[in-house]
Amino acid sequence: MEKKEPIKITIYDVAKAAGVSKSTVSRYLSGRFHELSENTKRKIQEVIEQLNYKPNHMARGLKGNKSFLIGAIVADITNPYTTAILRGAEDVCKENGYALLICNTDNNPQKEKEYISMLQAHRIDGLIIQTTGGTNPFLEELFNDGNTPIVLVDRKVPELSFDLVGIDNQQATYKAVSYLQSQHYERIAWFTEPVTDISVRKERFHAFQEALKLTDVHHPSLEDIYVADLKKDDELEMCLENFLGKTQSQSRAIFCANSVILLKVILALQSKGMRVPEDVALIGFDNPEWASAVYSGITTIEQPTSEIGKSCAELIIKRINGTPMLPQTLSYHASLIKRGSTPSVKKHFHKEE
Amino acid sequence: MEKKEPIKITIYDVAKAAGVSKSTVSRYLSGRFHELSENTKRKIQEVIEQLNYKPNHMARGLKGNKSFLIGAIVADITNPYTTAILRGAEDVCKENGYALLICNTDNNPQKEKEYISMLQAHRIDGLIIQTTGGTNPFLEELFNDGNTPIVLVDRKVPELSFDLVGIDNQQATYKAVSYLQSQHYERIAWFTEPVTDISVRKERFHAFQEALKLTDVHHPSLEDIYVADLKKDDELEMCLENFLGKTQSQSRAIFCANSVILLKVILALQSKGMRVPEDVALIGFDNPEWASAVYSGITTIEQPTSEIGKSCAELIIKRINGTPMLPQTLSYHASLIKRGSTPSVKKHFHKEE
DNA sequence: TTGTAAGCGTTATCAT
DNA sequence: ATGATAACGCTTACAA
Repeated sequence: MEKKEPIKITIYDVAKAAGVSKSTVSRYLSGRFHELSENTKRKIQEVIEQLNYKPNHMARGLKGNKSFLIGAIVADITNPYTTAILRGAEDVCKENGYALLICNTDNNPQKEKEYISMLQAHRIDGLIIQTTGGTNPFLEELFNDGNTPIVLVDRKVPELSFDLVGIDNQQATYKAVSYLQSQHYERIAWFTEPVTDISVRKERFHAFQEALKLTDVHHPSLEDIYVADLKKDDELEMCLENFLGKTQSQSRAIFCANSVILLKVILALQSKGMRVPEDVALIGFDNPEWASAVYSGITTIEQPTSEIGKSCAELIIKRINGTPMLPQTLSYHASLIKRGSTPSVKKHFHKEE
Repeated sequence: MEKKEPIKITIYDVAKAAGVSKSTVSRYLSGRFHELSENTKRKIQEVIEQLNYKPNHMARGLKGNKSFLIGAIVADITNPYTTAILRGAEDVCKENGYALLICNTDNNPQKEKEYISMLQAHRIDGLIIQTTGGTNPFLEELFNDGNTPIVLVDRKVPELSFDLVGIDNQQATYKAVSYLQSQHYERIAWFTEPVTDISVRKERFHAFQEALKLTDVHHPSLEDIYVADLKKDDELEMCLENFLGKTQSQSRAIFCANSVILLKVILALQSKGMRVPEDVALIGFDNPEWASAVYSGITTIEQPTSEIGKSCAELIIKRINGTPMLPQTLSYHASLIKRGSTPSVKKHFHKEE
């Protein structure tokens, strides 16, 4: 079995068939129709159609120093929050003739670094990245030497003055805490994955503590902080036991720092036979599609994911086009979606009586 | 503000700095170390490191007729089933030096066609596609003229002899139906999105009917077929009312053809105040992460998504490398994950007494 | 072991 | 309005 050679139609073939020169065809391809006679224009059009010619992006890119490729490096392509953003970005990219190279880092800086390098080799025209925070020098180099525009999504890198698109995590966290307090929850546990260098986790964590202090500088829940590495089997369970053991059931809530840990908490609660909201209330960041289907709905903080994705792509494309703009941060407001998992404690008592 | 020109380090810069010729550097880059003296090898290595040189994939590709790009066209990047597959594929691609161009069609053949064209322009080395079934001529052309290997995921195209990776939908459907029957469900409704040309939907739908006929050629549930376009607001609700209206609650189940419609059904049931499994049992295709969190768990048919994704990438890469293989279909077996949404009807009665 | 030169498919600069 | 030609960064005969 021999390896068949692909049929390669080049601009030269088109030129030949249309009885013109490469340059003329190139003019057509670049849409400079005013430099063409109506006749040749039509002829070229026909030939392209008939030969099914597709311009070669690699050749074009080599010459013009442009790949029509935009990189998207994300932590977890499996996370619905991430895909919602990608979906928004993808739409905008497509409209503008760019294709999206999607890279999954698993929150591993090493992988992130490798991908940055790979994307550099592909000469991407721009990069959208949800960074681990552990590859700053490489991003800087890509940005400075390669002059490749970079937009950070979701996660900041304070040291770098790149564009950023995300939400106001402090505002969102405050809103949720103050809502819980208005529902009369006295103990609010903070459940998070290891904070590390990930800015979102830091911001939310910090905001949570600040929000509590606003009420009481010695708020008991300042002790109700639980960090669980979800890769380790029983860490989360231990945290849960700890919190549930030391609080009483009437006015306690668990606040999950993202939807991944939220789901794990739900599963762990179920395996313990704990009811929501009867035994413990629940609130979480992100608003996965299933949040309304579990229990009588789970109260969540919703981010405008599609808008975030679109804005990333729009920003990157503007930068690619050389639009002069100062580095900017685009911070959307998140909204609180109130559902059954966080009833008013008083009402709740009432209902049970 | 001027547009700064990127610093572009080429193979020539490396050659100059190392005091050798481009060809020598190229030899180094291609890993043909036996053609190099230890000394120049070391020197080149140093210079590359120091200049932070990254080979240009576009130039390489233009010359070698290879882009190191693999296209992935999927129906909905927002569907957890899809992302799980992509995740698997992505890993394998990365290991082999390929980057993944991800394209979302929204099940729209027009978009699919546009993406095929775009990927063609990028001269992708291979394509993984979950097709709408509405772009066959374009796929054929890509395959034949462009000699680009194509692997179909999930959805078949009977007319085309491409590789396919997916599951045995008939076997999976049979398994589920026979399980429901062993649990003594008498009426089983089939809920699906519009079937159109999408092979998976056709196969499952067909298999469902066949499975019923195996028990009784006039099985009453042959009438319990509901097709709902989820984009239209109340279609699903109507279907549900229809089915719930004409059956009694003790031994009826709803079988959802995928996880998207499954979630919609759950939400609709909740808005009607219907309990699962008390008022109606529930089973669905795919096994989204939340399936175990809703109700006392939802019985689902799980596909080995990660394996499917990996296999796609492995197949494509083998083909790219010219490994001679006949067109092949890789059919995985799906497994039934039994959960609380489909209790045995008899046991269930017992429990309620 | 290394260098020279042609060519991959485009676009852009000159001519004409 | 159109054509010839160089150049983009790399690989690969072919020479040396």
